[in-house]
Amino acid sequence: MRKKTTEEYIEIICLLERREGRAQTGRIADAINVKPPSVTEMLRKLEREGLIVYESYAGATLTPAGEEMARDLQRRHRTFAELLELLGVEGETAETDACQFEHHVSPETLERLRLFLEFLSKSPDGRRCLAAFGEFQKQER
Amino acid sequence: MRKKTTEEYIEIICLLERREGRAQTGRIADAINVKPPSVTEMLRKLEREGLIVYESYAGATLTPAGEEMARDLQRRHRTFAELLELLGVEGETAETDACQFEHHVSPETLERLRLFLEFLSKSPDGRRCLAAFGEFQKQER
DNA sequence: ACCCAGATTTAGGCATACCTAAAAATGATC
DNA sequence: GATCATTTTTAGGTATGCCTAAATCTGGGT
Repeated sequence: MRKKTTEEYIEIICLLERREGRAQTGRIADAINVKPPSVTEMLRKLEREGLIVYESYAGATLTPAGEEMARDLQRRHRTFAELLELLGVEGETAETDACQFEHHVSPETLERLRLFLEFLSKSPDGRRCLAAFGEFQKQER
Repeated sequence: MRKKTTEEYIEIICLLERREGRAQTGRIADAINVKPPSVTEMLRKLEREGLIVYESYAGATLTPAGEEMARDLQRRHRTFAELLELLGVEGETAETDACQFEHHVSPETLERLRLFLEFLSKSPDGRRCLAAFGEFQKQER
């Protein structure tokens, strides 16, 4: 299995904190498909980096820096997920691809994509464009 | 520095083979910003995987499987690069982001993006759409 | 044919993120 | 408050991809 990045851990911790009040080792392990000892190790690392507070046997809590990172990740994730959905990528696939892209996008590209999304969904021209793309796809089939 | 993937090595080897007739250890090392011994090691791995033929002291040559992978990567790269350029992402950034995305895109999303690109650049509706997006951006500024 | 500069490989290490098995802590139940 | 099932951590190991320093190969110039 692939190596997990700091960002993936931060995302899961954020999710668990919201859903369950706290982020326990075992729950994190299940979520990212890794064994608990690996999580313990990573949590220490994340704490050294100032992204979480880690309490032995209790779990992790995001610091302000960690929350900042989590918010940023969510923004990036939503941007890609929405874009892919608009372009007709099937839900599950759009999700998993967004999960990949979110970790690799530059601020500039992100900004441009957000603008494009805004255009597509909010402006009349944009909506017309999406409709036209829908037609275009049918013809290609 | 980040770890280099099989795909990055294959891309560079392909490029060097075209540009210089062959892919030597040192040239590869320079291209991906790694020291020569690391390249030797990876070349052996790539050979075990059947992607290249590796001749000691001479360099690497793509096998048919390796060429296949290189072609596929190029297709993916071009798709993202073109899309980002169309959306107005500055050239250098579009390039480096495409370099990231190309390694993480699913076939389905790729296909959809290609279709969308085709729509944007080839159909009248698509070109109108791009023009409208251009206007939209100006207003946002 | 020999020598030498430059390129490449060998040898030996380091860091990271993962693993399993065993030990320790926790907290729910009696 | 002792017991025990569950969770977590500790201890020790593996694989990967990178590094430096030292040895080795190669090809051009004489």
